[in-house]
Amino acid sequence: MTIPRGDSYLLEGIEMRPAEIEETRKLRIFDGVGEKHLLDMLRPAFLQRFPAGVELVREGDPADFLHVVVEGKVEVFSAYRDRETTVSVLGPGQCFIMAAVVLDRVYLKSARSLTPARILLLPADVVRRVFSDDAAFARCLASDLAASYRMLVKELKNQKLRTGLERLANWLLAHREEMGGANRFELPFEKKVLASRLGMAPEVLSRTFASLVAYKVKVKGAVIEIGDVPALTKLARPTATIDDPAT
Amino acid sequence: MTIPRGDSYLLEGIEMRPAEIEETRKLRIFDGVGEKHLLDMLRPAFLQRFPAGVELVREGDPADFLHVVVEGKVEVFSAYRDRETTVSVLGPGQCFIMAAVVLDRVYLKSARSLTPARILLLPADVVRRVFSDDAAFARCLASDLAASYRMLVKELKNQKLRTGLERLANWLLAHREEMGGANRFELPFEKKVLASRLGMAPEVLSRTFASLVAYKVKVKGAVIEIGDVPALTKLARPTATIDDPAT
DNA sequence: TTTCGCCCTTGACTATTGTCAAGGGTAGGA
DNA sequence: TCCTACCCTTGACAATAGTCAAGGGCGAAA
Repeated sequence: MTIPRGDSYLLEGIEMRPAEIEETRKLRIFDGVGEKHLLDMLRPAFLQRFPAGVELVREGDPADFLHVVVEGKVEVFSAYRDRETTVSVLGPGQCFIMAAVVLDRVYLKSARSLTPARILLLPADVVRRVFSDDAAFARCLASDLAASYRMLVKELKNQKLRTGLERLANWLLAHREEMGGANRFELPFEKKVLASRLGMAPEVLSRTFASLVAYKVKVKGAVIEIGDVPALTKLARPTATIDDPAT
Repeated sequence: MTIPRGDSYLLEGIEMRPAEIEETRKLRIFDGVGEKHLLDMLRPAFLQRFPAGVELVREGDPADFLHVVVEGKVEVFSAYRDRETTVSVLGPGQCFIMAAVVLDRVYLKSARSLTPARILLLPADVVRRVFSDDAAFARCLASDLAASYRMLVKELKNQKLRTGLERLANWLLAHREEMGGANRFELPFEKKVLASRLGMAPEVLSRTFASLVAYKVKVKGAVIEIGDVPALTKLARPTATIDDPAT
């Protein structure tokens, strides 16, 4: 299967219908933004559908659009030499490449749809204009950027201070929490992607999972069962300033 | 020598004199901020001197002050278990823990003075108030946060996509550029700190430097001489989306 | 239903990085 | 001036992570 570039889809993009505008206006980043400015941004926006596996954004390209995931999953990644690493996996309500849009710079990361997805595309120049004109929006962006910054600091610490085993153990605990505390859950994406997110080769992830059986972690396909949370926690040693999303 | 906590110095802090206010008002983060609001922030601020080796901020503490380095060098670092890693080393004009101040959260990183230093301390509540009241300041913070975010993305990519040798080679080239392109320069801080910044043990840095003699990099104490820039560049393979500070 | 491709796993090996220990050099304090 | 800490280096070894190759299994498409 050939992977189509996002561009071809963009060209077919259509403007949003009133119902769609209603649906998207309550996204977190628009909190407190004036009616007029909100419409200024949404009117020229596209709500675009993409199949799975499409490259939405390419590292090094100028930032044309602020992207907001409305539906589906998006992998944000970066390549260097023959290597590639995934920086994050985003779901509905999350937006990406805000920093590049605000500063009118080039994208630092690429993005592809992991599943069929609906993405809201806000033209960058309009976003920047509203950023200049609407103080509430500027504050929204600042808060959002601050939160993203903190997430990234945590991720950097996760990478520099932990081994692969520790990263996996902590990821499992964090994801369990996200899933409402169930001790049995399905992986939200392929193991290959998880490996890249955790900063290891897929083969290494396999082996690391294997070494977690000693801590009663069972893996059957995409289904994980955590048999002994205290034991896994003792291994993982989660810490608020890395693992607590609320901190 | 006993390392004093920052707090004891804070208590001795004095308010700024008019001349000092003049000196600090032209810092980048205050660009375009209204006269009144600027004074609102500077009046209750402290311009504080610290000796080398003082812990200025401790990871996990609530964010009391926005810190701006006026003079000296500050190491921003984080600890986990018995490990420690330095996230960045800041110089005059740079400020730290902005995100924590804006969001009224806990510090994610610690900071210590690497040299005797003068730090401008802006009470967090005042900063947040001006952030709410002054649109220009909000935009300044947003831009600054966006720039910091992008730096951090680059750093994460640097860590996840490169080996220690590549990180050192690229760091040397970047620092050479920063020094105006001289092929002979002094390290701006101890090798121990550089190792931690690059994400490796000090012993490993020593060995990595040793393996760079093959590329005509000579090390004598803190003095580095890069004998063959093209050769080192070929090894390092710098890329705009990781290494170019302007990108 | 069958086929094909890709994901995942495992073995064997290599490369990279960290740890422990020892010793030389150097700067600041007594 | 000497002494003492600490930084840096090096050797030897251990742990961690990546690569290459092979094969099983599962799911999407014909």
